[in-house]
Amino acid sequence: MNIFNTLSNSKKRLDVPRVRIYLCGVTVYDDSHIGHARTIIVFDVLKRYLESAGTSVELVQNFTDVDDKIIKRARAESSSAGVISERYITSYFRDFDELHVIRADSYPKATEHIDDIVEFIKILEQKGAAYSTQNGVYFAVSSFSKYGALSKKKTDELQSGARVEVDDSKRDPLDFALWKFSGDDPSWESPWGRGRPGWHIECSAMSTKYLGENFEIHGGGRDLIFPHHENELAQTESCTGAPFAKIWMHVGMVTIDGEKMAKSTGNVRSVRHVLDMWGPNIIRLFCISGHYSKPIDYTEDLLCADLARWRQAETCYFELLHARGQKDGAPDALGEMVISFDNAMQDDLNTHLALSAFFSIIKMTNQMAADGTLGRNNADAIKTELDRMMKILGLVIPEMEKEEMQKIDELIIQREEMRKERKFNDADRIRDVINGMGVELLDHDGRTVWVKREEIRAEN
RNA sequence: GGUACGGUGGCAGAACGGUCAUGCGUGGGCCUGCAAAGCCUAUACAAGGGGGUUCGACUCCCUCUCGUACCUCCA
Repeated sequence: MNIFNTLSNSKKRLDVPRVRIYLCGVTVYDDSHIGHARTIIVFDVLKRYLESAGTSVELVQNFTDVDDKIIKRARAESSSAGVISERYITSYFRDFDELHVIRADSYPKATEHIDDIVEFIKILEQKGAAYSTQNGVYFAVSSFSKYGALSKKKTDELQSGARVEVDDSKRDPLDFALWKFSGDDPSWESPWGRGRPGWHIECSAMSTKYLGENFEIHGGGRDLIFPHHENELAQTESCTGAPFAKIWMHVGMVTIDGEKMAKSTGNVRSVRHVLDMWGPNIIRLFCISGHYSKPIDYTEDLLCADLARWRQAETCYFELLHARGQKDGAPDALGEMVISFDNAMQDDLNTHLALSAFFSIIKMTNQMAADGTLGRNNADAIKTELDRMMKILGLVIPEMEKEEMQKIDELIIQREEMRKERKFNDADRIRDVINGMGVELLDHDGRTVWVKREEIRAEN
């Protein structure tokens, strides 16, 4: 498949049997929000798609568990950094398991790789790319000629635009910390003095440790391009002397009602909140409804549109389960739609177009169900394809208990008898009971199909 | 100020040098005992402004303009 590479500013072909991906995960100092969810869901879909196409994928996603914000929070709560990060790692997994995100192959933490980080800095020092001051150890940006290639920035412009107070002890304002001296919790001994790692170094040390020097995809949110990924790229290539990731893949930002998510203004939607409101399927649909590289706006209207589409998918799924039509033979159009789904995914993970194909299959199916041409063979052929797509997209129709399904079938038979006897009040009462179970009845010509509706709180 | 990305119908959002997807919404209809769901059908002056290239541009080029993001907190 092709994936857009931020570094080369062009799509790059990715045709290898094994794809190694390093995804910059979250800093665990607070609950995850919808922006994190989008990035992680996009990579989850990428992984699922590659694997469905027979590619083996190794996904490594870090937790940043040493950071000023964690320390600040720990102080505010008279707690420790370890307690804070453990708490939010736990809530991360709770949130993202519920979002149907398949677990990565490993989730390395900065605090568990201090030795690797120290080794990494040692090499940089030996190569003359790092130096110490009274505050810490710094990477010398001037030692890396390609600095700025990823973010398309020129070093002289960066300096003039710097908006942070300059640390005079650094040789160059652009230089960034590899190791910060500090005796506070958390801190570790190092050849240069007690302290903790800088932000970028953990990803360099851990990605190369787990995936090698030159792995296929390095990803994260667009906001990480500068400085995080630029700095990672500089220090890693300086250390290894080899090219770093082959493709840099960046996911666009999520805005809320047209504005940047900012904790300071309370303009944030946590994963917990959106899951409670909309459930996993609609959130996933929302996250992949536009192209991953572009920004997407979280608004109630858009989520409602995704809800409407999800309802159609549910209807289709149960129509397929109950298919009894007379005519049969797999519809020709199905093959074309499957091809356009795969073509869309192949072309830079164009989930928007892939969803178009997915929903055109659903529309076609509901059409056949409506005019009675959805036979068993048709249904099976369609269901096979739809199941495959849903698996790739991570959409899941909730499972039902056998007893519940039997109960529904019994009630429908009872209702049918009442209807035949034209006892509509009784029939409607049974329908109310069924509705109360979260099940909707679709009365077709002479037969009734039922649909289990996922309960969506936002709908009420 | 610099850099990047973008401005397509009421909203969202693709592709493409010539026929302007698709979804949501809205109007009408079908089905139904009623409803729901679903289907059918209609709807939309659609391309920020101005130049240019071309037989022909939403699609390529230039320019202006507006928006968003980033410029060491950030997914």
